[in-house]
Amino acid sequence: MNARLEPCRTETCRQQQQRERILQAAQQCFIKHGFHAASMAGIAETAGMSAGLIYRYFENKSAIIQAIITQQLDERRASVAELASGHDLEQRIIELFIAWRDGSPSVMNAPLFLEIVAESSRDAVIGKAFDESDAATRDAFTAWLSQLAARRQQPTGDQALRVRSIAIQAFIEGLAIRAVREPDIDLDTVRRAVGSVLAHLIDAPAAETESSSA
Amino acid sequence: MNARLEPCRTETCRQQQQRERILQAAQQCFIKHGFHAASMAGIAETAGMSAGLIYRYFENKSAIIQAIITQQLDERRASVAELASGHDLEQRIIELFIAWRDGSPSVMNAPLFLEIVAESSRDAVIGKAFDESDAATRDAFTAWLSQLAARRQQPTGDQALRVRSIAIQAFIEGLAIRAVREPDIDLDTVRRAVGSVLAHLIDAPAAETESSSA
Amino acid sequence: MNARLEPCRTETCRQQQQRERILQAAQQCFIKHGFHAASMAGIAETAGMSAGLIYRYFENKSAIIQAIITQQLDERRASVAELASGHDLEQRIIELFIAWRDGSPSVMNAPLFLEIVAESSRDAVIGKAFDESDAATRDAFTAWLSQLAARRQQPTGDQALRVRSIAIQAFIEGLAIRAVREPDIDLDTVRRAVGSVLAHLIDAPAAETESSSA
Amino acid sequence: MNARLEPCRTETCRQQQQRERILQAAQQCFIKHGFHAASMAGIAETAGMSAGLIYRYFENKSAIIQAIITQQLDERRASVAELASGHDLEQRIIELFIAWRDGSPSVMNAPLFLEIVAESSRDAVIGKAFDESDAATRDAFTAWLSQLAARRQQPTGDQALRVRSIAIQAFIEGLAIRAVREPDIDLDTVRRAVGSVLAHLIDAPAAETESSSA
DNA sequence: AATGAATGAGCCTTCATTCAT
DNA sequence: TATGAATGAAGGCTCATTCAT
Repeated sequence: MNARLEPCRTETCRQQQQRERILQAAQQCFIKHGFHAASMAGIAETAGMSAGLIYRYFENKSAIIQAIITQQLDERRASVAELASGHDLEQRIIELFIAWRDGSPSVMNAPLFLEIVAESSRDAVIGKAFDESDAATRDAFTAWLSQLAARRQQPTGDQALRVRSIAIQAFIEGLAIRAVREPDIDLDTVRRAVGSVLAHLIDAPAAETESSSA
Repeated sequence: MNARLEPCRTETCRQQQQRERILQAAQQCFIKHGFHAASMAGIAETAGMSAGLIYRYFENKSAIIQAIITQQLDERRASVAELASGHDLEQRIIELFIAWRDGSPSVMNAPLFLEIVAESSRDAVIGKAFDESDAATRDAFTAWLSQLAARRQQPTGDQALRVRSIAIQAFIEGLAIRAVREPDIDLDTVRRAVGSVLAHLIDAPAAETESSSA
Repeated sequence: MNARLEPCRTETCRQQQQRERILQAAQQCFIKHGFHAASMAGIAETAGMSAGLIYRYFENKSAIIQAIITQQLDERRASVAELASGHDLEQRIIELFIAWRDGSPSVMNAPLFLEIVAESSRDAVIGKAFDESDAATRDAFTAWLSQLAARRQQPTGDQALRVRSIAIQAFIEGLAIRAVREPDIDLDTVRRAVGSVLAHLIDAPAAETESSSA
Repeated sequence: MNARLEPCRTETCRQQQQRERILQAAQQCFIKHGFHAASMAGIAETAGMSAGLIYRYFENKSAIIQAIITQQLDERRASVAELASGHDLEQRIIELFIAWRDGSPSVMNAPLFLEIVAESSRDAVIGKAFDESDAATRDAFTAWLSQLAARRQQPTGDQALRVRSIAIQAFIEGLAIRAVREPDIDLDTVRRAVGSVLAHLIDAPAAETESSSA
């Protein structure tokens, strides 16, 4: 209808905007009450529309939950990609911690993430989606560690890379829990904790993690 | 309450037994369906009693949830105490990972724990209980690290202990997430990941974690 | 309304065309789902127009139902008129049975008819419309029977004609039910059933039906 | 609990009583509004209980509809069995007509029956149940006609019996429609109509219906 | 004339909770 | 103490209807 590129008025775009609006409201509600406790009425009110209208854009409450989960997992992937994109991993992790602590939008939300993990052990569909996301996340980690090792001329075996990936991933995900639980912690403490863990995992020669230390 | 080994017949004791029975059933249901999705009817059936009877022992579904959360947090405290009780932390962490992966009873349940963390960011009462549990858990960690440092004659400052506690706690909690997400991972990989993280955190001289590594 | 064959372009005519289009779609939907289960959205889609537009031509879903009912009753009247128009009633009844069985359009639809009868016992307006249609139908039957009797020089009293009309009508309407219930019945069986009933009702002298046979 | 045979207090019995109460209310509502238009709230109110309680006894609204349909079809079968049980078929049909006209309970309800027929052409489950009921009904008719013919020493072929069964069934079902449509008709007229149809179908020698009358 | 986005009432259903027994 | 029948308050969802465009 409107060929100019300024305000988006296409049919498709309108649909997208509404979906976005609903998803934002839903995310807010899910964060506030959890997936099950959040009500469609609440989501509708938050989105500033009637409950019935939501069903023009989503088949189900379940479909909304799925969309939010997909979104969250995608954001996690993006975060990891960004983590691994440059130097100063430590600083980036701190920023992630702050985002989790403050509940920044556009970053995977920590309580929501934890609920998704819990739900993934119950719902097969969520479990599958999470499996794929986990695989992609793992790959991003290992690829980055591999590049890093290459740059430092410390050739590292696949197994060692995998071990380090898991270690880093577990630690970072643990930080998500801490961000929820200790929003008032001073950042310098966190920074040193991150540093102390990364120091060994990244700087150490491959040999150290190659053999079991048991 | 009743230290004698004879069959307990006191009123109070009977109450306790019934409460226990309900709580066990509730935990089962909560693990299976989550706090909100689990129904009182389901809990009653699992406990082998009528739905109405539960209300003689608990005021609310909410009260049951609170009790379960308290229980879980206590078990976490116990786990940490046990972790820190002896040598070979690595082996104990592996055992914890296995327990989480297999959903062993009598150990803090991983999905439930994650849901509790999420819920703690919504419900003030749960948040407070969790705060106290976190403090106790932290103290247990630092006390143990302190003893360890003393034994190794590596006197370590309070701040450094705190930093290490947080690092270890985050890593271990992150492993709870991984246990849920990757139940099929081979344990040797986990063992090496644990080893690689602990190596630096425990063996390193205090100095390294005393100053920010940024 | 417009007897000329040129394309009709009057406002009124356009209205009529749209109404017709809607009614056809509605009838399709009503046959498929029943009056209450059919949705305005479905009717709109079937008619190839938007849901809102329907309300320019019909005040209500109820109004559409009324219109369809009127149409169906008119078609019934037409069918009866045709039945009674010539010789070989038996053959015409068979054709009606086939039309019902196959759900031919342009003939009163059997399941719809049954639903209308049921509805006529609930809705006063429908009841009234049906009463009038019944009266007209009855008149058509009696008129035809009267002619037939006259042609055969078997003068018959009004009461006897009424009795025969009812008998025939009941039998034919019962065949509508059978057409719905036994679409796979072989037509020869039906033909003989029709024949056996008509034989006595039409060929018999008036006397036999004049007095109660109890 | 109560061994005496007087008031029924068995668990099973209580359940049965409640189911009965619900079914009666449901039937009332279905007759009044039709299957789809009747609401669970209305049924509950009619039954004098809360809506939620109904779900202790029926899984679904659909299950209630199924139960009512089964009941109706069973009652139809019973009616046919009774019709064919003795002499004076005419009188029995009149009584059936009266029952339909007056909506007597404990007899297949006419409008409901018509709606069931209509629905049987849409819902596969209902269709199947109806098929079986139709088969049984047909058998009852033919068996009875066969006995009748034997008693009168008018040996009749299977085909002829089948033809007469269909004819009678169609006529009687048509009377159900007439009972709904013409509740004020005088019974003598109906009696004579019934007589005129039965006269030929029952009294006539087999030969007449054996060959097609076309 | 035509669209389809939007509403809101109402439906079916579930479930925590109560209470008579 | 124990039951489970019963309630009532939501909750998710549908759909006839309206209205801005």
